[in-house]
Amino acid sequence: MHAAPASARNDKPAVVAAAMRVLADSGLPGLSMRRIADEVDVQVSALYWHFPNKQALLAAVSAQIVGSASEGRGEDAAAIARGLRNRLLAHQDGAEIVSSSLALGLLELPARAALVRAAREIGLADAAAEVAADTIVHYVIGYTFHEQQRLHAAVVGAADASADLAPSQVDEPASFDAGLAMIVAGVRAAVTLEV
Amino acid sequence: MHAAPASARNDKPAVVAAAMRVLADSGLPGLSMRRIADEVDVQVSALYWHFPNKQALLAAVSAQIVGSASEGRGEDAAAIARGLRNRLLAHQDGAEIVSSSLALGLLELPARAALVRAAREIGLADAAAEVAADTIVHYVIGYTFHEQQRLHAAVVGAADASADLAPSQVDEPASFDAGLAMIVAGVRAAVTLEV
DNA sequence: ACCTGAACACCGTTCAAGT
DNA sequence: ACCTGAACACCGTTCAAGT
Repeated sequence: MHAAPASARNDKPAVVAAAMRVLADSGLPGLSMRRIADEVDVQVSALYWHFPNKQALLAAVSAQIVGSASEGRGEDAAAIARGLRNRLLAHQDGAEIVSSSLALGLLELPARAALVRAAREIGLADAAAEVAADTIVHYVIGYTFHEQQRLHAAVVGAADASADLAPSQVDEPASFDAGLAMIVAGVRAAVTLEV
Repeated sequence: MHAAPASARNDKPAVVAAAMRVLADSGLPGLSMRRIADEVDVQVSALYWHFPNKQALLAAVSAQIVGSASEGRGEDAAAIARGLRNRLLAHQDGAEIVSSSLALGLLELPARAALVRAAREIGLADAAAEVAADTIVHYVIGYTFHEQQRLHAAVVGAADASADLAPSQVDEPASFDAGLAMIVAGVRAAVTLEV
């Protein structure tokens, strides 16, 4: 009801947007309160008017990364898992940031709710559907976290050896899908055992 | 061949042991180079004679946490997974420390090799056995990481609400085993598909 | 071979005070 | 409602120098 005075300079979304920009070109190690404050053109202490602490700010960044729900009506579990993975991969250190916000209970994952629905549609009972969703979420985040940290290590290590960063690795997306397929097969097996 | 002079005061194992002690009573947030140096009764800079940087020291701590191989001959995948989980749970923030060392390629996981062997014994081909092992490892570490960070958050949050930290949660070990069972079922399904 | 002392370039958070 | 300025109590890492 109160009109915002013109003197109001920034709000939470503006701070989060600045944080996203810092993340994009410096990654999580560069995502300090001081760098974010610089990006907003404000003193560090001003950030604490908008957020109680850094973890709360990171939770808002995480929410931006994982996006809102409502997309992909009626997708199957594998498609939902790949969607989550792609969102995490779209941001530097995305898996690590989301993992920490999630563990601290500061973030709700739309993909988890979608996975629970998908598992129920396949025929799992409520409790089993939640276990299935959590299992898949842990796999996706764990796998992508690992992958992104290795990417980061490769960038750092690139200064050392002048070569050796060639595509000699086992191809990532293929083994992600293979592991995911195993879990999904296990989830389907849980249906037959239950019914 | 050279006898060590009596003036040698500390070696790598002594530093790692000190780090384990700091970890035990302060957790990962308290595990700073200065705290470790204090525990060894040495200046911080002395640690850099033994280890090139903090991550290398943490990798040595990780190796201690996950232990050496040779235990559990002929265990099945689920038993190996539970063994890894128990080792991680035995140390504060064990999953996070190990996860990071692993992702940086600074740690070899005996449990992974054991899982590969177990998967091959069940009848999986080499490539599939490695995918199965990685999938299980990601699940165990992701699940335990999440669980341990929630434990930590509960301790911190205990100062806020005077109650509410009661055993009202869904029981952890049961849902860990349930998720693990789903993955193992999926691994077994991969055998039938392959053969 | 192992360590000291001192510095460099950072951190997150708090708090009185301003507008 | 939103921000400044200054401080507090920390970080990891480097490096010349000692024994």
